[in-house]
Amino acid sequence: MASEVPAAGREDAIVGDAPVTTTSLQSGPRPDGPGTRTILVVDDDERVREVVSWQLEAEGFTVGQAGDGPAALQSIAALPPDLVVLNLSLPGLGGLDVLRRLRQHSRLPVIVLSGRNGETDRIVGLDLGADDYLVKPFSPEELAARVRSVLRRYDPPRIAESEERAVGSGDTQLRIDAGSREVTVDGRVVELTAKEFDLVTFLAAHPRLVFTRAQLLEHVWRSDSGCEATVTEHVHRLRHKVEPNPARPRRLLTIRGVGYRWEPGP
Amino acid sequence: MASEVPAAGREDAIVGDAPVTTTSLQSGPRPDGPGTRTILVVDDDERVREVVSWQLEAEGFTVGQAGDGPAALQSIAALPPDLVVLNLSLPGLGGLDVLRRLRQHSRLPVIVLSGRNGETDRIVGLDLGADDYLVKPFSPEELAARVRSVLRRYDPPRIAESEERAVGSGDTQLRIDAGSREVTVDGRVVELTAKEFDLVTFLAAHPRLVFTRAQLLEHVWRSDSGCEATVTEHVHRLRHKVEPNPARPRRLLTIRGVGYRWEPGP
DNA sequence: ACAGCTTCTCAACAATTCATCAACTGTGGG
DNA sequence: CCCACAGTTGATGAATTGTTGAGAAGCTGT
Repeated sequence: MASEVPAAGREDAIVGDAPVTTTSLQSGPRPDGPGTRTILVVDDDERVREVVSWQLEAEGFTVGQAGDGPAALQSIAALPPDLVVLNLSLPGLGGLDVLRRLRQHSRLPVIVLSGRNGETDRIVGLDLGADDYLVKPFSPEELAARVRSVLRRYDPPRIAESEERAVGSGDTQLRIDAGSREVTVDGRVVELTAKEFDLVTFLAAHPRLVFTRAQLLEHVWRSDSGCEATVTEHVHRLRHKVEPNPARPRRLLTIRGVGYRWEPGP
Repeated sequence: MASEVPAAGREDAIVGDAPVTTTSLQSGPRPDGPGTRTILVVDDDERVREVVSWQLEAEGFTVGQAGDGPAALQSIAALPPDLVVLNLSLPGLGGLDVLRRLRQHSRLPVIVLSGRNGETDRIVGLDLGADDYLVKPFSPEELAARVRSVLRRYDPPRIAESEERAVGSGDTQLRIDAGSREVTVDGRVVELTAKEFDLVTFLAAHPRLVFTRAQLLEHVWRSDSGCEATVTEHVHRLRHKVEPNPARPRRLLTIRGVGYRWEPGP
């Protein structure tokens, strides 16, 4: 684990060869109204940044751009946005490093853009802790939808106005606090056992990615021997604690013939 | 962590060992207007490069050339083009290796030129992930058409102007996300069974290549015994989920007397 | 160290979904 | 017009997942 940090010092060396081709977030006092959110788009491809920014701005967001990892970190330090859209495969300081660095002292929402379709395996090993995940090529509308979704999930105001959850109608709010190892559903704390917590944490840290039972045994149980039925069974009990209707899972989905997948909230 | 990132950093090393025998993409600041796209043509035959370049330039593209694999990789690293036209049978570092190397950290669109018509079998084993595929001899116009087609598919801007998809009239956008095993048609998620997903993924990974039912049984079902009617039947149900009009397939085409072929989008 | 508790594991069974294949129908090419 | 091949449909069985319970293993507090 110690081996994850030292890259910090090398940052400048790595970056030196990359010209900063970046528009940073507008500085000065934030002129936005109370409802306006700022998004930072990090991608080395300028066209991608432009298209994405255009779409997000059209939806009323304030958008900043960064062309590489260091620029992104600097931008975030200077004026933290409400959400970051981060391409994983950046040249130089990779997107994964940026994310890891970020996660060391912040819970800033991040949506990850993955270049290759089969990149799953590389992503899996690292507990990256992204809030959502998108494979290129994607449509700007889809990204915008995800942005809205993540922000909605993260928005504290939402809790205040969610009085009418009476009938158990629709949305369920689910929060995972890794620090206190507490999981909250609809404002109520649910008691999870150690394994249950590890499982839900792992899955939620890799939203939308499908894992086989064997993979879950490997990453959550950290054992190569072990009965796959155990995974099934834990999923079962987890659903009873976390899903509004365990018979019709909305978060912890079964992918028949493959395994399970975590679906981030609406 | 040092071991996780290096893919990006090693790029130069990989490229460095190869003598540059190549006209590389023009360097310096890109002088193109916003609409201009750059294509890299990789072929060991200079005449082919010339003819293809001539045609593409006539259509308004900026074209770079590379005569072998290493040169191609270097060129791409130095100034990534918008699309690569890649001959599979390069001397030395083969085209397949180039493609594989490329795919390790990028989703750059690639059109593959295959020398022999019967090369299918060699291609099939490796999931090369090309975006389109052309058999020599081909007409330059045909290649140009394919280039335009692939770029159109990949271009995010396309989405901005496609407001009038209302009536489900013409173009259907189809996306396959291997990570979440989700297939999206026209923005709607369609539920596929495991086999259906495997089948469509395999076919789409080898655009335009015709496969017999036996080949599909071998590669998708991974069995040598098995009734070919099963393939037919799965194609049938797949069409109903994926094709706008299953009676007149636009993607999953029947090649009478042979088998099936996947046609990449318009 | 031990008792009492919780949690994990695994096997057995039930329920569901899906793949398969065969028989039939439709269609296009010669 | 005929024949071969592809499309369509439905019944059946196999495979996968959900569910439950009982025993094993691990903790905690005394």
